[in-house]
Amino acid sequence: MKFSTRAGYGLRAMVNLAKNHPRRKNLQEISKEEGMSLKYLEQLFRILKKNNLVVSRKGRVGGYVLAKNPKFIRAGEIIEIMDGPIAPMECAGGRCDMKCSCASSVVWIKLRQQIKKTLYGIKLSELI
Amino acid sequence: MKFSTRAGYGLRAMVNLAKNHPRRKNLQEISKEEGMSLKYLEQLFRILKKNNLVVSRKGRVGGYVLAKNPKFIRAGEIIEIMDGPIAPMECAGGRCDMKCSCASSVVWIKLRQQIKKTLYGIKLSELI
DNA sequence: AGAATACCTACTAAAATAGTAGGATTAATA
DNA sequence: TATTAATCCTACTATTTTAGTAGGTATTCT
Ligand code: FES
Ligand code: FES
Repeated sequence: MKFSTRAGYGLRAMVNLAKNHPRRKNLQEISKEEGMSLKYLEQLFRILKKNNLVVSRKGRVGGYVLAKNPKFIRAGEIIEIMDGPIAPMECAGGRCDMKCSCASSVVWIKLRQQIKKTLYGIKLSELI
Repeated sequence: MKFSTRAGYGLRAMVNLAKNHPRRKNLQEISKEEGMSLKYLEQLFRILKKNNLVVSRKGRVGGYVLAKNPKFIRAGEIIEIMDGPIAPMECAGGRCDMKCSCASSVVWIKLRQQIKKTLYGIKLSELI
């Protein structure tokens, strides 16, 4: 079981931005501070922006700011956006291909609830 | 975030065996009941056996039995064996390649604890 | 005009996953 | 002893996912 590194990078970048909130910051700085490829960061931030977690400004003094106060952003939001919906197994999503007796599906459903609870229980503001 | 189907299959197979406990059952039966490929099941059970979750008997009336009472087998055991150690991110395993400020690592560490707690909190006997 | 920034599309190399194929070994039974 | 039904073992392969690169466009400040 693993979350993608994309989720890890996304979370780190958001924490970085949160520390700077509500000032604007550009990707070169973040890239240097976090040791991540600039080009890759650009991709990640396009996703974050599309999902309204950040607001951007183009041009000479451009950069990104969090779209909301870090108090109102949950780790779970970021992670689900970067990694896709939390669903440890098909079962947990509702529809399951495997036609089984499926006593086992309760495991995945319960697990999913717990993961969501944990991840949405953490505010970005707690990570600064 | 996803667990491998291998973990799903493994869990289902173990639940199936648990229902039959403590009688022996062969893979053809399980294969038919669960709609899983026999050849694939053989592979999975080699792993389960290697990790002492099941005991086998070869030959004419061969098959598998759980190595212990379903009361003493945890969902977490099965899943970690089939899927590898639970570690949603490198951070959570202790060593992390990403050299970061790493406020974010607490997310992964907390999450890992919760997942383990949940999965080891479920006994195979509860899934029958 | 120039420079620095975000924005966009497409591609690729590497790793993980899921599963198949073919046979060897073991043990009960006829 | 021959047959048969089961576990056991090694190796391969096709597919998908992941992680990341490359090259170029659009915007805005100075
Ligand atoms: S419903 Fe998903 S394994 Fe049965
Ligand atoms: S320690 Fe893992 S991302 Fe920082």
